[in-house]
Amino acid sequence: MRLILDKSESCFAMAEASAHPSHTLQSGCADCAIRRNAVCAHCDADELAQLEEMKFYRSYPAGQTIVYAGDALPFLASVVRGIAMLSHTMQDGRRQTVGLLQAGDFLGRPGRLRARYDVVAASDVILCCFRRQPFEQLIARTPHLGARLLDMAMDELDAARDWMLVLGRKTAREKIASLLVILARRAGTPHDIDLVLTREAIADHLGLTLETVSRQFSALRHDGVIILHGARHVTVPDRARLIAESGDGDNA
Amino acid sequence: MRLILDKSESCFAMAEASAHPSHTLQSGCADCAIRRNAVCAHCDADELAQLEEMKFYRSYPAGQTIVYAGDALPFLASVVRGIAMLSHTMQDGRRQTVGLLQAGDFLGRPGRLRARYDVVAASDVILCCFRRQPFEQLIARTPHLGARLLDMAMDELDAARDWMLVLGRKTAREKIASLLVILARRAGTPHDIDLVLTREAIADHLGLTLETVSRQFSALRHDGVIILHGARHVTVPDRARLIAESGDGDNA
DNA sequence: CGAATAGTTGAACTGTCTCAACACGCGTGG
DNA sequence: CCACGCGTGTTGAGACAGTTCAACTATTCG
Repeated sequence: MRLILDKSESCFAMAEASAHPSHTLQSGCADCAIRRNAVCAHCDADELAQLEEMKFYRSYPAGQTIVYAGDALPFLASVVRGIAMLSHTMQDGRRQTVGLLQAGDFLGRPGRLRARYDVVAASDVILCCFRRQPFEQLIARTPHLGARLLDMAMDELDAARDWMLVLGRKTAREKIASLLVILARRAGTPHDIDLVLTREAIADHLGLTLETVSRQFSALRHDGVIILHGARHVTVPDRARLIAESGDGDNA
Repeated sequence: MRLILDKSESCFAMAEASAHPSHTLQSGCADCAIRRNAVCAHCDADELAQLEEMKFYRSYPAGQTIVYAGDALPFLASVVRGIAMLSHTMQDGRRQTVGLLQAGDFLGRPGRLRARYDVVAASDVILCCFRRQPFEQLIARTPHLGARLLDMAMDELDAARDWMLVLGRKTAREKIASLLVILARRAGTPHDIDLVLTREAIADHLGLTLETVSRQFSALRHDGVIILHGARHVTVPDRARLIAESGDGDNA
C-alpha cells in the first residue's frame, strides 16, 4: 500500500489538516461562491447566521487523505474548492473511486459518525465544515434543509447509478470519453478541461489500470478527439464527437 | 431487442398492469408486512390513514416492464413483494442493471415525473402505489417522512457505491459470490438463496455475459462453495467461505 | 543538476467475450 | 402420450480487450 505524502507547505499530520481558514474565504456565507450548489442554497439570512456559528474551514493539500474508511469524521462539510475522491480499498490493494466531490458537494452523512469510504484530496481542497451536533439539530428543526439534502442525495444516487453503466458496460475508450464529458459539464467549460486527477486516480475511478488510461488518452489524441497540453489539460475541438465516443448518443 | 412476454394469467398490456389489489393485501397499512422497511415505517395512525386514502396496489407478472426510461411514472411506490430491476440500456443494446428493488424499497423520485431507468419486474411484483400529488404534499407537511426518505436514499447511495467496487474491480467469480452474499443477507436466509433472477438478469447486474455467469456458477459448484438445485436455487454450506470468495474479508 | 513522481509505450499474457452447439424443462397441440 | 417449439441454461473453442511487467521519457522540485 502506497504511502501518501504531503507535497505542499506546512502541515503533514495525517488526518488533521491545517485549520486556518483560507484567506479569501473569510467573508461569510452571504457572498459565498458555492452557495447556490451547496446544502445551504435555500437558507435565509437567519439560518445562514446559525450556520456561521457552527462552521469552520479546513484545507488539505493534494494527495492527503482527509479521513480513512472506518475512522471518525467529526464534521459534515461542503466542498468549497478542489476535488475530493471517495474510494473503496480492498485488502489486496485494489481500489475503486466511488464518488468525486466537487465545489458545492456534501461530505458525510448525518447520523453516521464514521466514514464509510476513504476520502482523499485529489487536488488542494478546502472544506466548509459544520460541527455535527448543531448541524444535525438545525436539520431537525429546518425542514427545507432536510429537503435540500434529500434532493442532493438523490442527485448523487442518480450519478452513482449512471456511473454503474460506465463501469459495467463501457469499453476503456468510452470510459475515458464519459469522464471527460462529465468533467466538462461540471466545470462549465465545454471545450477546456482541467483534469486535476492523475492517471492513477482516473484509473481508479474508471475501473482500469493507469497504463490503459494512458494508452486511451493517446489513442483519443491520435484520432483527433482531444488535444493534450501536458498530461492534465485537455481541449475538446468537437464536443458532439466526444459524446459520441462516450457511447451515449444523447447526453446533453 | 427481445420481446418481453407475459407468462402468467390475465393481463398483458405493456405498462399498465392489472389494477386489482392482491387478495391477501386488502387488510390495510396497520398490519402490512413490509412496513418496518418501507417509507411509512415511522408513520403514526393518522398518517397511515392519509396514506390509505392515496394508495392503490398494482401487480406485474415476471418479465413485464413496469415503466420505460423517459416515460411518465404516474405514482411513487413501495415494493410489497417480488424484485424489480432498475436498468440502463444503451442504443446498441448493452444493458446494466443499476438497482434491485426488494420488499420495502421505494420506487420513484418525488418531484420527478419521468422514470430515469427502465423498471422491470424480475419476478411477479406487487407495488403499493401512492398518487404523486397527495403523497408529495404529505411529505411537505410531514418532516419525519422526508427524513425517512433521506435515510432510505442514503442507504441506496451506499449500496450503489458498494456495487461500484463490484463492477469496477472484482473478478467474475467474486462478482457472483458478492451477489449471493447480498441476496442471502436481504432474504434473511444465510444458507438458502432463491435466486429469482435469470442468468441474463444476473449478467446485466454484474456487468458480465450470461455465459460467464453460468460458467462461474459451475465453477463455484465444482469447488464446493455452493450447491445448486436447479438453476435458481442455491445452498451455501459455508457462509464464511462464500464471503471470502466475494473478495471482502469482513462483510458481516 | 539529481532524485522523485508522473506519464508513455512495448510485448506477452490472461480473463472475459463471442460464436456456436447442445441439454433441459415446460406448455401446446397433434 | 409424444413431438415439437421455445425459453433457459450449460459447455467448448477461438478471439480480443485490457492487464501485467518492464523499460523508458517528461516534469517537477529541492
